Amino acid sequence: MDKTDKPRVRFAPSPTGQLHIGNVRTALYNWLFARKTGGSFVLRIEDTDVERSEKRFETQLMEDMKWLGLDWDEGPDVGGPYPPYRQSDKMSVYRSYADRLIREQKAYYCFCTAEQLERERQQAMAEGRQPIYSGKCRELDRDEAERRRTDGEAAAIRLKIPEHPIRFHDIVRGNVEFSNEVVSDPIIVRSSGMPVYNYVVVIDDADMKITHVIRGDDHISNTPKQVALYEALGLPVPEFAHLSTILGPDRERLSKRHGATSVANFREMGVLPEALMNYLALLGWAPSGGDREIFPEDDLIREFSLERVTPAPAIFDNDKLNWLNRHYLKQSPPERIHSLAAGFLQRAGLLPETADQSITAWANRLIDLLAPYVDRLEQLPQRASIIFHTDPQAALASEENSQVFANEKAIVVVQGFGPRIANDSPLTAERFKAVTNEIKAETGAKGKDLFHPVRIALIGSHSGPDFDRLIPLIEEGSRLSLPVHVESVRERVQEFLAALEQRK
RNA sequence: GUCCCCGUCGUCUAGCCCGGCCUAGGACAUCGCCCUUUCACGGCGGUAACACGGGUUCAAAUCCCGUCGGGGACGCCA
Repeated sequence: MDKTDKPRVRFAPSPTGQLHIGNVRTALYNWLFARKTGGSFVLRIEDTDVERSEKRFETQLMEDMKWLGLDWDEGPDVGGPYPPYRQSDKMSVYRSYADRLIREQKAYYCFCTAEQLERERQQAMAEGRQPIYSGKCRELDRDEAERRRTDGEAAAIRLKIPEHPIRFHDIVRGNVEFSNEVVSDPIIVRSSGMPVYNYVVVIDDADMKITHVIRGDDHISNTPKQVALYEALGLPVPEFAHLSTILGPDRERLSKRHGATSVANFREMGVLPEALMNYLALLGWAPSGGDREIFPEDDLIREFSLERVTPAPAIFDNDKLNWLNRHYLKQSPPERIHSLAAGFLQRAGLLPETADQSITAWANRLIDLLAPYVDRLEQLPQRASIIFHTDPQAALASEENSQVFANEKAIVVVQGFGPRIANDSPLTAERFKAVTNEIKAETGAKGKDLFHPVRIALIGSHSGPDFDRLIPLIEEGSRLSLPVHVESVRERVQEFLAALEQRK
């Protein structure tokens, strides 16, 4: 098959803000479809909204997509056979198509003012009628319209919607039909001369030979207008696939008040791109059989099909994303996690900006120890507080911990450490274990009764990583010069005993 | 309000198009047990759904109609 026969899809965001997770899924499905079919994935920047579009958002957007691994075959930066890939560079094209539609009487000038239209709309709604444009200017005599325009009266251009129902095919939803009674003659060019989204999107998709329009279902009721435009222009109508909306837990459209919604948010939280992609792929699509969850990129490309996209809206589930992220965190090569995680610890002020080899080696062991405990890398500094921060008072203040020390034996256990480790320098994991066993024999405490008090004394919590790895890490950390001093085991025990004393 | 879309465990979903294999499968979450001289990880197991009402049929999650519920669109925004 020739390349020109292959599907061509596009992702067409407007650079008016951060890349939203819903748009990312749209981009992903487009990309998967293109990669699966050997087609082309086009990136087009929709910046006809001059007021809100900003260059920095465009730059960010492309960076976000690269981070996610969504590469495009054609776009404003790499070019392609159907330039330009930025709408603001294309105004004259839109203008000439509009002129042609006027000439062929498929579109007409509309002199109605915004206020007038708003009034009509309100009235229609109040009367329970379909709030569509009355078509008043449609019947205007051409010569008269021309005269009024030359007299300087502002006029928008409207497309004539045909007098029959408009049908189109949607891969996700099947055949969709709209009665022409419910669709207004859409404005395609504003009275300012600036073309409107619903119009340029069709021109662009047609110009770029887009074969499959895959987008959010908020566009579904725009589609009849666009189909009418394709037909007026005599251009082939593409296939559509409208993806359902992503909702928040309250079943409302996912938005900022639900928390993280942009790619940047997730990256900053320490979510891996492959976890995000895997999760989003599963949100609205499932493989046949539906019993597989882990999908590396290649498998996703192999298995993906638009026919299997579900039409129902989906609620974004952070727990499942976390689960996938934990999975990929564990799967990643340690070096990758080390460097990513180090960034989070640096920003939290726990590691120096530039670390020598001994610090880096230590930090890597710290990360290895703690990473299995987190959903997202951003939780690492918090987790690391067991190493960097000691606060015996606070530890004893907690309900759970004070219960442990309500038992006199718990106090005796910790006291047992004082003299035994006083001269040990450095304290090894082996020595620590030996001491613990001595205390076990002496006090008769074992299991939780033995380990809970010791843990609380050392890290402020009765649960945490294995002592065999924890002790050496604390001891070595205490001898490194770090932005935040790591207290040695001895210091911890002493301070804790002091706090216990004080409590009495 | 009108139009459009959607409706299987709490959540994502498989099954639906082509009725019987569905005693409705998987995953996340949750609960329990095991592992662990703590916890987490891991392993094993449990709870949990065809929105409702009518049809059609020997047989309906699957087909038809209605109701209810949710979302979206109705713009000289994208």
